[in-house]
Amino acid sequence: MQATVFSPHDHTHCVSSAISNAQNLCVERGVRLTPVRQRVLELVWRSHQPIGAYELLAGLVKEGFNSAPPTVYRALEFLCTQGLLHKLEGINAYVGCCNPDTPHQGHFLLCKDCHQAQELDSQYISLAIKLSADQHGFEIKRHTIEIVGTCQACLDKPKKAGI
Amino acid sequence: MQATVFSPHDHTHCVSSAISNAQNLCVERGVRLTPVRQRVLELVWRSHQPIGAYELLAGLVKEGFNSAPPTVYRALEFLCTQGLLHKLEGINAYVGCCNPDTPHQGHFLLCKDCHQAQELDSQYISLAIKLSADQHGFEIKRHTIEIVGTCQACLDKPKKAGI
DNA sequence: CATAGTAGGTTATAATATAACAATTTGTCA
DNA sequence: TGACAAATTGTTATATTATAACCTACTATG
Repeated sequence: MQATVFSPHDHTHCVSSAISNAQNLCVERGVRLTPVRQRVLELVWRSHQPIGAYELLAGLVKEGFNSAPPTVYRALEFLCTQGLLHKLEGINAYVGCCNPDTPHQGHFLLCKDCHQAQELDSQYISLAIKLSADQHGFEIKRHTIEIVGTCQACLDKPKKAGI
Repeated sequence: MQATVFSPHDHTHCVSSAISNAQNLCVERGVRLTPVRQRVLELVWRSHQPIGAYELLAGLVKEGFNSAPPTVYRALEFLCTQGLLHKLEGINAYVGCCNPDTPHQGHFLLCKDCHQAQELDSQYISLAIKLSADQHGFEIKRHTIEIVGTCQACLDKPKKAGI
């Protein structure tokens, strides 16, 4: 079995490498990773779970940014467009993308116990979707896959009484 | 290519057969398809597109139901639980399920031009998802697949100038 | 340094969803 | 039948998520 967000790991490293990766990527692409945008990206990565817009807003304000909802939503839109984040439609929350260099659609396992999101990279899923769409003469623009359930780590945990 | 919601069809028939199917199903299961619930189901089916909660609410009120948001959300929850409707998370809207007898997850093609939703029934997609989850030792509870793009019919339409 | 384009600030409000409790209806069984 | 429990709906209020519209400030470039 492969390593996942569900297993223990040094998350500080995840954050800093995601940020420096994003910085390089934005320079390459000639787009601006402004302070607000970078801060939002950091807050998303720093969170151990998918995080919502208003929680991000609270984080910005706490750090002295003079922000309101549009600020956050604009930053999120930029970051999603650049492929640095994915939005989880089912829960209105955002997660960092593990591989923003290659534009792709997000496929996620969402654990309903620990609330972590594991991004998948499955050729089979993409292929199966492509085949189904082709059968209907349908031209795909983008797609969303969100799989809710229980991760290995939470399955292994002994159940607590009364929960 | 198979027949789809994207092709012309007698939608009145879809509605009435969906309702009578739902009635039978609820009797079999010993649950109550109350007037509000049936009306919501009809309104969803009657719509040629996925339809949102507040639009349904307007429909109910227009027909003399003395309803507020909770009424609609409760009816929608019941209908989704019974597998009579699917919710499209990406657009906060609901569509009738074509095959409520067999409980299953919704897989959809969503046309961004005509806004119609075609439910898919692909073994390959389900299998690919199952495989990916197994690789991570993940136990699936439910999943959402929403494929946005352009349907055959809209691809065939001549493009209008200025649009 | 003028200026066009981009990003962010600000205020207001739209759109989506739920909490909490009361009233009513339905099913059940003594 | 009538009384009670359970399920459903009504009602009011409010929480949560998202965007419109307009203004200000910054940035890059000639």
